[in-house]
Amino acid sequence: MATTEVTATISDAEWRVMRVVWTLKQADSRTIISLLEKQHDWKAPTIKTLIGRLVKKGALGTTKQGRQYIYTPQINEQAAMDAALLTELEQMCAMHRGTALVHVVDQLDLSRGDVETLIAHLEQKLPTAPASVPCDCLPDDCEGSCDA
Amino acid sequence: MATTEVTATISDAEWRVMRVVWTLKQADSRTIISLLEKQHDWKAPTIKTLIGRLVKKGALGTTKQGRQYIYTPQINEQAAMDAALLTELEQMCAMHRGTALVHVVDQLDLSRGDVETLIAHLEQKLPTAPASVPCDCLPDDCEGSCDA
DNA sequence: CTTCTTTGACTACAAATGTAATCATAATTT
DNA sequence: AAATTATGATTACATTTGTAGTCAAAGAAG
Repeated sequence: MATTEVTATISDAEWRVMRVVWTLKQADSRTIISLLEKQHDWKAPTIKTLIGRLVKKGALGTTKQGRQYIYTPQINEQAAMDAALLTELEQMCAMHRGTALVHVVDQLDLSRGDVETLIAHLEQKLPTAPASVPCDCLPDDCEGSCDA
Repeated sequence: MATTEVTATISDAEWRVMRVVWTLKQADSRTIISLLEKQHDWKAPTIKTLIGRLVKKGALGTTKQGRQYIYTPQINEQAAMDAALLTELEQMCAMHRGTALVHVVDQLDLSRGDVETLIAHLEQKLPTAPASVPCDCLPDDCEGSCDA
């Protein structure tokens, strides 16, 4: 078994919950609820529901401490992010992914270190990068493909 | 009014439909259905439903041609991709977005041109890139933040 | 003209999701 | 001990999504 099974499907709202638990490393419901009530217009029961679903999905683990639970992430944040992003991109036309990345890189705040790492990785890819990546939106090669 | 309103929320299954219409520029239901039946285990009625939902959402436009419809994309593919990707990333911890992009860049097939463009844009960002991007998972500055 | 087929319209239905109320029990406070 | 509060468990409910069946009208085929 991998230590970090990134199998669970985490919805948008659930993702908000995971973010605070990931950041805190572990937390009881009181903490999670009070933090999230500040960020959203969510009622406590809503957050409880989300926590419950995450536990059922295996994204959060519980340790009973007296009458309460301490929740801990069962999946790695970075791994979950990587997987979600890759899944999202793979669902889009391969031919346009590069441009999408360019737009995203333009709009996001990235640290100097991240920018440098990205450049390094890209430069390493350059030599073997194909001249073009074809559209993969149609079955096999149904003549028609995305325009260039 | 912007020509390309990327407001509609397109689900995963619907995205598959959009991809073929985007690629073909326009298509009648027969064409869409036969192409998608090859790529998925979808029955014709399923695809009809998806097309109908996309029309209702405003993602596809219709032109009546005799008894049939010709469907055309009402939103731009690249713009939709950019927006979806940005939305996905913005829902994640700002501190880890850079790393996620690195992983994605490593795993994706990118054309030489895309790689070059990415490098160019990144190099342009380098001078003004901040030393670090802080975690934004907790309200304001609730002392705790993601580890470095 | 009658029958088969194509195509769009309408209906169906379970699972996931967003959002929350209620309830019971354990803990705290008076 | 009684009243209050906190916490997890259970239930609720509309919407979205995935997946598909049914039906009627319009054409095509015989």
